[in-house]
Parts: sequence; structure tokens; C-alpha cells
Amino acid sequence: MVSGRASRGRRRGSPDTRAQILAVARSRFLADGYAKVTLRSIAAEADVDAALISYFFGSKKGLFGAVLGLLANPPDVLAAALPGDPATLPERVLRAMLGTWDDPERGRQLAFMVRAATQDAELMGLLRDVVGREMIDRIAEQVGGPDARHRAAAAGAQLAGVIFGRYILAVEPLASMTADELIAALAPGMRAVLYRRPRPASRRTM
Amino acid sequence: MVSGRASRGRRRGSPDTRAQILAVARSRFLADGYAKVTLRSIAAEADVDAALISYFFGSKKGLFGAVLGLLANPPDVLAAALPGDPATLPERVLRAMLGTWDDPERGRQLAFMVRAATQDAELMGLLRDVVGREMIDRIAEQVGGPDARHRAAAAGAQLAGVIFGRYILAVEPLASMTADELIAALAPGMRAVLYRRPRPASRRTM
DNA sequence: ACTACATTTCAACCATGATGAATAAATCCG
DNA sequence: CGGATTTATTCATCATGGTTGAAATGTAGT
Repeated sequence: MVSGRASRGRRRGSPDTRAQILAVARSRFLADGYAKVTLRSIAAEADVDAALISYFFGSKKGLFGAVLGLLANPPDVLAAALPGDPATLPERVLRAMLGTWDDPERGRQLAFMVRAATQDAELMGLLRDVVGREMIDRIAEQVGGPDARHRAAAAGAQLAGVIFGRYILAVEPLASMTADELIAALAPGMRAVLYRRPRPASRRTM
Repeated sequence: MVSGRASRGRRRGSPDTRAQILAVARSRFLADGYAKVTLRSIAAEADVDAALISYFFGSKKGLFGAVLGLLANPPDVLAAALPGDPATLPERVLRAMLGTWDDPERGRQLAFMVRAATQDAELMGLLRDVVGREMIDRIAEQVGGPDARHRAAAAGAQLAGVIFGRYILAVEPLASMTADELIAALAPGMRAVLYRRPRPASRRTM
């Protein structure tokens, strides 16, 4: 808590100060979000001068970006769930997604990243690319057929909705349903969207 | 820009300063978000002393809340779309939702509110209540039957996904599909989720 | 050892949100 | 109308927080 350091200049040995700042920042940002956390508090907890953060990361946003980089990782969970019997693809994908997000630590990180993305245009662009390329395009090439991308986009929207509703917004009953209940409720919809051929769109209601 | 006012005390006449501050704040918040906008810049644009904002609204958050109150409005669009032939309910609901969000001004406001909600726990709670009560519960009582709430939640998740994917994240191809294409792609899924009886869940795949 | 470079502390800056006192207009009440 | 009270407004000032620049001190290269 109390740093009480006196001497100026470089410390002895090779203390990985940068990594330590990053670790503290990670835990503080995850716990309290971006705005509430002050650089000075991070510096204090890391037993380091606040100016060091600017030195290493340029700015508070820079530090935040570094933390995000620490967290960012490819969504290969989805990729692993795609191959297999097309008839049960929705179940596999949903189970994979729910499994990842329901893990407490992992889910906290992912939710945090989504929240962060809604606050910053640049991060939003990043997330957009990842979702578009790694999720929708992958699903599209798996299902194939006419309108593959449109179908995949619809399925992606369903996944996004579960994520937003259950993990970000935490709205009932989405938040408290079990994974099996969710899969039972959602899989038919995803199957319909992916594999049912749309009717010719003539004769629309209303 | 330059206020240049000298005299202290109350102004002459009955200038509705409060409303003017609110108007400026609204446009600035909508344009640049919460964090980027400074009270002083709002005050300058409204040709008003910055302290007046604290006087009228208590704090920056208070001002923000007032702006949100200005924007907040019940989702009766959905309510109006619910009654009618159950077979085409998904089409009606989707069309109503897309119509509202595709309106530029209205869509900007709604997207803004969702973004705001992801930044503040209190606002998040508010949005959660609205979505839970005004959307999911309404849909549930409309479809009825066993598991009505679960089915409604699944449908709500699909709607939320479209909103998040198309209007917040703006991911392709969701963002550029026409309303008709989206309805064609999504309605079967929503119909399946609302009206298809789930299979008994025995004999699960994987 | 000397020099170049990396790391660290300290002091200060400046912008921001907030507060309190002083002042002036508007309103109320006789 | 005239004083008391309430409401609106300005100014000065504070505390906090991100950022910067200079100085100090270590480490590495030659």
C-alpha cells in the first residue's frame, strides 16, 4: 500500500515493471470498468509511479488496449463446433457458445470486451471484423447453398441475441435458464433459419 | 462561442435556460457520447455558466439522465404488432421493429440508449426491466401454451440479436440487408421458436 | 571508465466536474 | 407600491486525474 520509496532512477535487477502494471490494470479494469479506474490507483497497487504508465503505454487508452490485447483470443471454439452432422449443427454451436460464456472467468472477460467495444469506435470496428469474418463467414461456408451468407447472418444474429440478452443485459428468463433449456428453445429456430428454404416472398402478410 | 457576459445575477425576462441546456446536451451527447462531452463545452454552446448545469441537474450524470428521460419512450410499437394471426406474428413483429430502428433519427436515439446502458449499471437495470416486462412478457402472453416464457425469451433473443448485430455492431451482411430480406431470413426461425414443440430432449447429440 | 540508453522519481501543468459565496432579477404578500 | 423570499446567475476556487518534462539512477556496450 504505502510505497515509501525514496531513491530515484532505475531499480536494481530486472523487474518486469511493465508486466506488473499490466497485471494490475487487467484486474482493476475487469473489476470496475474503464472510467472508474484511475491511473494513480493502478500505479499505487503496482507500487509504481503513475508516470511510468504513460512511459510504457503512452496513455490510459493505450494501457486499456494492452489489456484488451491480453484478453483477445480467436473464437476457435466455434470453429471446432462446426464440422459434423448438419442436422445437429445448431445444438453443437449453441452448446459450444454457452459453454464458453458460462465459464465464470472467461465469461467475465468476454462480456467486458463487448462492453468495451460499445464505448469505443475503434474497438467496435475490431469486434465487427471478428464477428463478420470468424463467425458469419465460417457458418456460411459450412451450410452452403443459396443465400448462405444471409442464412448465416440470421443464425449469427440469434447467437448474438443470446449473448447480449443472457450475459450483457442479463434479462429474465434468459439469464437463469439452463444451457439445456436454452438449446432446446433455440435450436429449432436456428435450424429453420439455416436450412429451411424461404418461401418466395410473394403474397406477403401486411 | 465567446460569452463575454459581464453582469452577475439573474437574467432579464424569462429565458428557459434549463430547456436550452437540455437541448444542447441532447445534441452533444447524441453526437459524441457521454465521456467525450465536457460540461464546459455544453455551457459554452448554450451561452451559460458551467455552474448552472450543476445547479439545474446536480451533476453530469444527472444531466445525462435528463437527456435519456427526454428520449425514453415505451415500446408500444411492439405491442401494436402483437395481436393478429399467430401464423404471421413473426413477420409483423420483425417489420415493426425494423421500421422503428431503420428510421434514422429514431434509430440513432435507440442505439444511443443501448450504448449508454452498457456503460452504467443503473441504466442497464432500467433497460433490463423494460425488455423483460414490455417485450418478453408481452410476447409470452400472446403465444401462450407450455413454456410460453421460455419460447418468448428465445424470440426476444432473436430480436435482440438483430438489433445488436445490425444497429449497434453494424456487422455485414446484417447491416446492409433490406428489411424484406431480413424478415424472410428470420421469420422462419422465430416461428419455429415460438410454435414448434421442442422434442423431449432425450437422446441428445454429443 | 566512458558513453549511450532504459527506467524511474518528482514536480508541475492543465482540463474537468463540482461547490459555495455573492449578486441580481422575479415573485409573493401586505 | 415596498420589503421579504425565492429563484437564477456569475465568479472564485477546490480536488482529482491524465499527461509531460526534467533530473536521477541504473544497465549495457566499447
